[in-house]
Amino acid sequence: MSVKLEDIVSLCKRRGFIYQGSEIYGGLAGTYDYGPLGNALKRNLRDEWLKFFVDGWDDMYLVDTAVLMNRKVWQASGHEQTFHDPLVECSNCHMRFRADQVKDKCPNCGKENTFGEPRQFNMMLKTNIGPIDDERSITYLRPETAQGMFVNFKNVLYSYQPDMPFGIAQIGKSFRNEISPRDFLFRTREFEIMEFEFFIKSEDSDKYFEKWRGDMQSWFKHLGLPAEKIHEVEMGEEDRAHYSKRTIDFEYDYPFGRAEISGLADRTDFDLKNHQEKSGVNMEYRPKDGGAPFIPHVIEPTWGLDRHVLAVLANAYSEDEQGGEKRVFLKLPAKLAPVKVAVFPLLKNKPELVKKAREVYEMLKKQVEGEVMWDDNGNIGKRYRRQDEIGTPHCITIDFQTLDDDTVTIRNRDTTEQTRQKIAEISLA
RNA sequence: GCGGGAUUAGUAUAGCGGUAGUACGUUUGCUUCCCAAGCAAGAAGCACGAGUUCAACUCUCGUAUCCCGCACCA
Repeated sequence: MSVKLEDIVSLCKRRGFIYQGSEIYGGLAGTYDYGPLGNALKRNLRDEWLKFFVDGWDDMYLVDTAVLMNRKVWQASGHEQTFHDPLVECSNCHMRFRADQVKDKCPNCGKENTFGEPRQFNMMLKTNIGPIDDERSITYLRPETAQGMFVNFKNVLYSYQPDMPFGIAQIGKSFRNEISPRDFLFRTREFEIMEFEFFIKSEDSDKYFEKWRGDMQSWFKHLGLPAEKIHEVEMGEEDRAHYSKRTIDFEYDYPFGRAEISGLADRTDFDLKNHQEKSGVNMEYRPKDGGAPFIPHVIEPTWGLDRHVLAVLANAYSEDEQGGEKRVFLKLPAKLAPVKVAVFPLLKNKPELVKKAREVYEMLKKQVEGEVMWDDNGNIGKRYRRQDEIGTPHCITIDFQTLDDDTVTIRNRDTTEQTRQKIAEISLA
């Protein structure tokens, strides 16, 4: 029995992971807000990604560029043009076609004169810079973070004189005016992307495409996502983005079906070449060995952060039976768990237990990297269940024996088994 | 954006043209209480806006959001 999306949505709301955006006003389609636990999970994912793909490399430069960019960026990148095609919709079969490619007869259903007025279906969220709301002030919330890295290519070259190959990495928000947001965090209008542009010589493109493809597989393994739920899909020419020569989608088996979580694209020199042409700025890389300058070729691996949150949650969601009762727990890898360990006094109305538990709690807060949670509410079983539901790997309980011999029980989330350990020697392995 | 369905407390659900129920959760208290125990007390809800009606959570229309299909996903 696989997990249902609605179970995850319900748990996320109940426990403070993720809420519908603008909820008290009836929501706003395609937006979600991360509560404290969801944000902690997301932050842990970001941190892991940075460790995995950025911090470990000498030649990877992390930037954080503006969401708002000069409109010319989107003209040069081809985004504006690709999306300014007016479309018409057949009132009979509801198929849409580019207005300049059809006449009066619908190519799908064959009916005539079923087209209404051509309409813009712009996937970019348009906005105006400055108080004057006219054509000249138009720009867009970025539909991808990549352009921020391309337009700073020269800056990074000047500042760091990097050796080829090297990468420019970024984590940030992107915006797309999706026609139909769907499937919880999967298709939203505002989302976070982790990605890097890897600059190489064009003859090395196959080599690095394969290199990052392998590392992407390792990354999913690192997160505990099962290999059998990850699928590489080679995109056909008609499915590829306008800038891509080759694209592999990494798809994940979500509760609602198989869908993209990550992608790997060979963007060639498309972007840098266009920016050189449109901006007039030289985008060439000068080899240090005196070789001929050239515009680098780009391999771009990209990861949808919110889609990772969803995949990790779906993968972690588990149910079992404890004493005849259903138990819901998140089997999150410890490195992703929002709360690393929780501390309980067995009874909250015994001051000596509470005092001792407070000491352990304070001690662990200093020792443990990540959040330590205190809970003295209700009875001990309820507290275990609460922590299970948010995926806390370990719970430590201070009982009467603790007062005698300074030992505590450490309870494992997945097995519910307990071991007794000396306070001074607590190990959360 | 199209077609269909749905929306009642934090969650899951019942219900009726005439004062809104249940379960779990939650809050407070009691309890030497290790896997959602027990007892007592409490807070909390008909998505929003119009219309019909003496009276609307209930009927009608619109809007929003979610779910399912289609399309879209550069």
